[in-house]
Amino acid sequence: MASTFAILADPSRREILDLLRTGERPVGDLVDRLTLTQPTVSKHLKVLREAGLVDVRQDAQRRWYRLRPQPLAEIDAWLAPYRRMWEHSLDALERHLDTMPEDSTPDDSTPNDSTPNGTTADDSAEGTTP
Amino acid sequence: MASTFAILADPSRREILDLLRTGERPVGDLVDRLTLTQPTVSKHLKVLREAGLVDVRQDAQRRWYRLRPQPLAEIDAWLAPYRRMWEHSLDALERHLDTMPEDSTPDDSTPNDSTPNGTTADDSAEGTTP
DNA sequence: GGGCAATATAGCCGGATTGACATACTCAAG
DNA sequence: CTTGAGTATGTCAATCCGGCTATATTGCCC
Repeated sequence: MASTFAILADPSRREILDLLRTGERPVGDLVDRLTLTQPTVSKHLKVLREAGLVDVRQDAQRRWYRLRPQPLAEIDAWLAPYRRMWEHSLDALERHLDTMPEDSTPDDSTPNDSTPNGTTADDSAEGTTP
Repeated sequence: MASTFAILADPSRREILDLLRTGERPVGDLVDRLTLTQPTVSKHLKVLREAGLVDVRQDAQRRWYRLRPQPLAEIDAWLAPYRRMWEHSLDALERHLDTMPEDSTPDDSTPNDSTPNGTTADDSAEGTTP
């Protein structure tokens, strides 16, 4: 799983996966739609293959690549514990972005032990301080 | 979203997020548990901050960092179209692989439920614009 | 077998990134 | 105003990565 994030970090690779979502394709087809050269695409495919994100089927000279979603499932699993956080209060978050009220998540479980005190009251937001 | 994958690609950063999952923490606390130096942690926090993955609250000299799940939600959204692929039929997909004897799951009860495709391959794939 | 089509591999380069160290900044307490 | 805690920033070395060009490999077809 660790490396899957690194692999998805590249836009070209995500694009390849997106293309393969509709079904398997030969390399040349991918090259046609991506603005990359064939060797570059092959290199990406190698990376994806070694990560288990795609699978190849050989048909004469042509090699049909197909998506293998399993590693993505692991990413999904990694996300699981976090998912609660936005499922829990999505609207509250949006409201927060829009108007910046003053307070947010009601759950303050300070990990340490010393509840700092008043809880939150974040309003600092995006103050880019140069 | 694009950059969120790149940010999650770093194990230290994922570790930081994991630590923040239980609640906000000051920098020193993170430094204590990560085997990194304080400047390095601060640097990672800066990256996370600029990506909107964490948020800071200042309390005297101490800065409490807190998780902001929204970018993770976007990752989740990106995953959505793929999710069907494994949720729908993981075993069937593996069986569908050409001749992979590895599956060996003797009792596939999904008789003919939903052959994932058969079609796949829109071979019209050639790039010539329609 | 020769030639062509399709893909993979090798090698190179520029740029980005991570880590540590040293240093600057900020705030509260005397 | 000085000090010390807490954190941020700057710099440097090492490493990794994505893209390209050139070349090797494989397999059909004549």
